[in-house]
Amino acid sequence: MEAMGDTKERILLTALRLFARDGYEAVSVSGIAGELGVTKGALYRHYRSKRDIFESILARMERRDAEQADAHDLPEGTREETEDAYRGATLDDMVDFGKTMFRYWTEDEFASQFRKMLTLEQFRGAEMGALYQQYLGSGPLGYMTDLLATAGVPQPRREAARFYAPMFLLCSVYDGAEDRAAALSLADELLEDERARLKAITQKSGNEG
Amino acid sequence: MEAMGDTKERILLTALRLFARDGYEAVSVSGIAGELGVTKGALYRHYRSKRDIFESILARMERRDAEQADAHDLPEGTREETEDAYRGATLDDMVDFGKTMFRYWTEDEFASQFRKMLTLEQFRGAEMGALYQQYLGSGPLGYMTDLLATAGVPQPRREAARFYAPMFLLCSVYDGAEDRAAALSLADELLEDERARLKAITQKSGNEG
DNA sequence: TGTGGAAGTAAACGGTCGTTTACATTATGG
DNA sequence: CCATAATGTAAACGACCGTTTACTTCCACA
Repeated sequence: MEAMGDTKERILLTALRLFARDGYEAVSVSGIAGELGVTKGALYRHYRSKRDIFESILARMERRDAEQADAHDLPEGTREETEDAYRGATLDDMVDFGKTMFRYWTEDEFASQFRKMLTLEQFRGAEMGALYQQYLGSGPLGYMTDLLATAGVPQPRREAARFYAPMFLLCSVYDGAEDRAAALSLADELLEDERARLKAITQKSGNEG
Repeated sequence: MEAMGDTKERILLTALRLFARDGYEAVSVSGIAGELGVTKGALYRHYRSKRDIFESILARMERRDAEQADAHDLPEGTREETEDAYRGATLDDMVDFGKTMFRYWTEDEFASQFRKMLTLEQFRGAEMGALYQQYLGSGPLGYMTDLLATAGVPQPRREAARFYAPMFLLCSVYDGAEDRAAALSLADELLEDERARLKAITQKSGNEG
């Protein structure tokens, strides 16, 4: 037993690719099977239904996300440590995290396709809307707001929007761009500018308080 | 003759509402008709096909867009007039334009639904991708880049991204937010900050050159 | 007052949908 | 070597798809 392992994976990846392009409803089970060069009956040996494939993709992303969160261990820092050195280190971490995150959502094939799929499904019910916000919208925005607040940056929500918004925009522009390297370097430049600006704001605020 | 006029419009608006929620392929002709309390045969008195409804929506948006462009006449300014007063006026126009634009894409019902529909269809072929970029992506971004270049702002593309990105992000957050007024006021605050920042940059660059 | 055309209904068309069933093939472990 | 389970095919299922057709309803206008 336990001979396969490959086909099930290929089904999941192919389905994700099609879901990301056309949306869940617009993709047919026959279409997925056709891309794989098999008949649709074969799919039902590995998944109970079309919806089951979709939910396996969601579960896969959740697993990937947890793994990446472990690798990048940004501090659950207490607000108590407010020395400037700690503040600076947190801000540096944030900028690096931003760069990594942007590359992840654009250049990692699974993550990029998952992002597109979520984008297409975000208005279909409260559950998908919540997932979209969690992964790409108010989720990262709120996370960065907390980080900035911890780092002692004044008006952290406003600054978080300033920090995260260019990455969010450039993801969409990247998708439709002919010159993707330009979008990538533009994202890096913007983040570098933010690093300097945030440090300046924090320094000023730290000296005052 | 010329008795109806209402039903055709109701079909278009209902179809747009459903397309914006579920995507074109996921919406059935029967579904549209059901929402209107008629049978699907009635739809074919007013539109040749389902695709015809979709294209009528695109045409309607194009018309609306042209009308709004006339009302807001931002200058096709020549780069020659580089006096500071003109620069400041252009920047003020830009900020006002940004606020108006944000409200348009979020609070105007037709525009908001059209934006969502485009978002769901953006990966289905080059044509829809180009439309999405034109209305919401690289289109506004390039337009603002030109305006900033005209106003004498250095590194206009980078600044345009900084200016436009928060509006773009907050549109998506707005869609999933419980407190939409907060998203709206946050957008206004960010734009006001940009007004001051851009004027400072321009002034400095103008005094140098 | 009668007529023509516009608006809507009900039913049917061929096709595709997601899913199930019956059957063929393959590979493996006792 | 053979039973057995895994894997895949082909066909069929009822439901729904977009679209067309035939028939009704109804009102404007000569």
